Amino acid sequence: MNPASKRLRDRLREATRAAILDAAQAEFSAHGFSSGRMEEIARRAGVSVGTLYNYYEDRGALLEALLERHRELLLSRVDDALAKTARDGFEGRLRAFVGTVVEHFRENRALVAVAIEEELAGGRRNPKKVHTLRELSVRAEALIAQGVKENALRRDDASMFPTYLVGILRSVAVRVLHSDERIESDAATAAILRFFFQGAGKRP
Amino acid sequence: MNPASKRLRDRLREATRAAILDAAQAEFSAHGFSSGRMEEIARRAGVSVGTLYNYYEDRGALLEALLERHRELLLSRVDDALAKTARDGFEGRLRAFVGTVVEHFRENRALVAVAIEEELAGGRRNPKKVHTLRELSVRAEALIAQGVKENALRRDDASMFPTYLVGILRSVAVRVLHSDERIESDAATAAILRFFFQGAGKRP
Amino acid sequence: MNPASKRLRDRLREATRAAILDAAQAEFSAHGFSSGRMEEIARRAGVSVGTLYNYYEDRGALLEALLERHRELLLSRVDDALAKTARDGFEGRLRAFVGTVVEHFRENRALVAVAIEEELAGGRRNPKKVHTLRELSVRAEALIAQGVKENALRRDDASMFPTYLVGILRSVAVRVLHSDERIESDAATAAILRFFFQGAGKRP
Amino acid sequence: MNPASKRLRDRLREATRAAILDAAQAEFSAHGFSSGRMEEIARRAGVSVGTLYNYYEDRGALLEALLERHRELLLSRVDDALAKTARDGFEGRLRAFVGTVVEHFRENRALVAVAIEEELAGGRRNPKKVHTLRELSVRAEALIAQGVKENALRRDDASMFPTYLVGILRSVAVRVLHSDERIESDAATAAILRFFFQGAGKRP
DNA sequence: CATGAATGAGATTTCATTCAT
DNA sequence: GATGAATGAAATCTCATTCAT
Repeated sequence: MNPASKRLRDRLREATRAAILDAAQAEFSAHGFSSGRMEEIARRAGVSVGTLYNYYEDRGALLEALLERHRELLLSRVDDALAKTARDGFEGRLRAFVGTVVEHFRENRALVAVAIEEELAGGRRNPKKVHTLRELSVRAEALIAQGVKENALRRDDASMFPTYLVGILRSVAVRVLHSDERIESDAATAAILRFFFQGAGKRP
Repeated sequence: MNPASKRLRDRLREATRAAILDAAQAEFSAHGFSSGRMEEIARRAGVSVGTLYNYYEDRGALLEALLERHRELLLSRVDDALAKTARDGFEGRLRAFVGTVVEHFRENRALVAVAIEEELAGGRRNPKKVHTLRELSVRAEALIAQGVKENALRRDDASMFPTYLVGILRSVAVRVLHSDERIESDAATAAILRFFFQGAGKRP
Repeated sequence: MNPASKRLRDRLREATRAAILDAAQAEFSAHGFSSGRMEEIARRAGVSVGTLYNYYEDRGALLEALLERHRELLLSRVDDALAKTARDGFEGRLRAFVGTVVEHFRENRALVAVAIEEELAGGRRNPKKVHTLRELSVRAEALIAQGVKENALRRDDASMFPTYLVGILRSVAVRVLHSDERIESDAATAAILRFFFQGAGKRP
Repeated sequence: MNPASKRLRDRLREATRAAILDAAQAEFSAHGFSSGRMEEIARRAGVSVGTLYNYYEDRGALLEALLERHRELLLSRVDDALAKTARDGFEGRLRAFVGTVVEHFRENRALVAVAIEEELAGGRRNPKKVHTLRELSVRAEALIAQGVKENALRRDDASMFPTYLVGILRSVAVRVLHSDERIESDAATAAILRFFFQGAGKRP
């Protein structure tokens, strides 16, 4: 085959693959992972069921790919934000981190729910699997280590701070998920930062 | 029928009902909600599948009942703890609240995961449904209102504190769920309280 | 449950199981193993597809059971014939053996074809599996060992005689399978015996 | 188009056709006829699936061609052997016949199994089809007719001798197929001939 | 002609639910 | 009320075949 038509075919393949992932995202977001149907995904993607299986081994692999795409999107945004603020002090970087995550959750409400659902179920099947939240925790840990080093954070309890932080982020996401509240990202971010640094207590 | 045998029969019914819920809890904890099977629940309960349907309308109703039992157990513990400390100051009551929740999560790891999974899915189907976490948030809200009134908490952002608090609790629970760490309830509770009041920042 | 209705239920179960095997036999005989369809088997048995799976793990297990029933039928007939002639000389016992096998093949033409087909495929998958023809060979070997001991058979080449004998039997069966000839069992048996003892050559 | 490039193209076509048949032989030998897959055949042949369909109408035609090639190979060998011994006596010709068949079976174990499998299935679909074993029987019949004419064979039962002979040959082949025994062609041939002429019985 | 992505009919299998005993 | 065999709708997955490039 000549190189031109090979490249064309490759582009078409990538387009189809993306269409399938988009369709899977729509279907699983609408019905959850356990209820999303392959036939419906095919219909949404404008392909036949067989085609789904040309691109993904089986239903599980499709979900896997979907979550991975989502995970990579989130993490690349987070990593970008961290890279851009690489020279900043801890507070600025934390603000960038929290802001990015909150914004991402706001934009991807439904898929976040699927990810959480599947990561719970996946945890039962295969506890070793990469979890988005776990990856997020890794970033949070590094960040918090910087905060400790800068003397911006308490040293005691520091090992739990990433867990607290991710919990707060997730909780905010879920609150948004189940309510009709439209979250305002910047305000939400600022409030989270205040809470993280000062807690809920009054200054003495 | 005489009242005595009526009472006996009622007791038997209740025993069966409880056995079924226990079996459902074991099955769903082991396989997750979407994969738990009715036949297996019957086997675990020592009854036939038909009997499940004599006690519960369908699979959904059984799960509903299971989650409700779980929710009521948690909430009654929490409410007990709050009632016992009704006359105490905010900090003491918050300590009782957090301690109770942490201890409950520690004891019911697997079921908590199922509850979260189903509440996510349920949220898609019927957004009005009572959620354990939401009910917990209601308690947290009342408690925090007390804290605000006592001037123990900042007034600004106070509407988000329940969300943050519940997020932290859940995150600690999940961390325990997926790691092999054995959590030590009292220490965990103390650290959470420190974080809640003072945040992660250094005192100036 | 009371014992009477338990026994009744057991009888019904056995009847259903037999009906399913009969239906599978009909379907696989008509279309061969690889083309026989589960739905059609269910239809022939007068049950639903689901019921097939209540009795047999999967398609393969159903075929397995069918072949086993067939194998046991043949072997029990053969063993009966051998037992009844236990005190007879070699020739009489061989006559009984050959006669029984020829008669069985005549009666079960189509199923024999399925058995042969599956035993070939099964040999690829799992070379350890019991084969009807192999079991038959075991009987033939024992019989021929008796013949050798009685000085009725040549000692040299004796290790191949069972193979030759079973080959002849099978070949006769297949000839019958593919032709419209109606075989006459007794004559066929007598001819096989003559050939087995004297070969095709003229007496000098 | 000039004749030279036409011939070249024809040679290429034939090479591709042979590569496809070789690939089909490998695939069907490995997985049996009913499980061999077109895509895998294409991969083994180093062509695309589409190309398979340029050379053969469909899957059935490809198998047909494969079996025919195999049949022709066997029969041409047999016919060669018979032609070379055209002037010899019956025993020599029979020896040539048996020796050729045994050697061929030894060399083509897996394919012989496929042929048997398909001929059984084919027999169900289209009882008129040419069968390798039947063709072999035809040669055996002619040969045996010569033997009868030469007074080397008994006249009674002679109509069954071809069936017996082919059965013996096949049985020896299958024995080799399923065991790890390496057969020694000449010894095997000699033993078969002894059995065919004299049977298993002791000379009086 | 060759290619290989797309097709979709068709098969297997699962399992919540029903209902005769 | 309890039982558990039967049901059958629904879902997943396979793979021979087609056809635009």
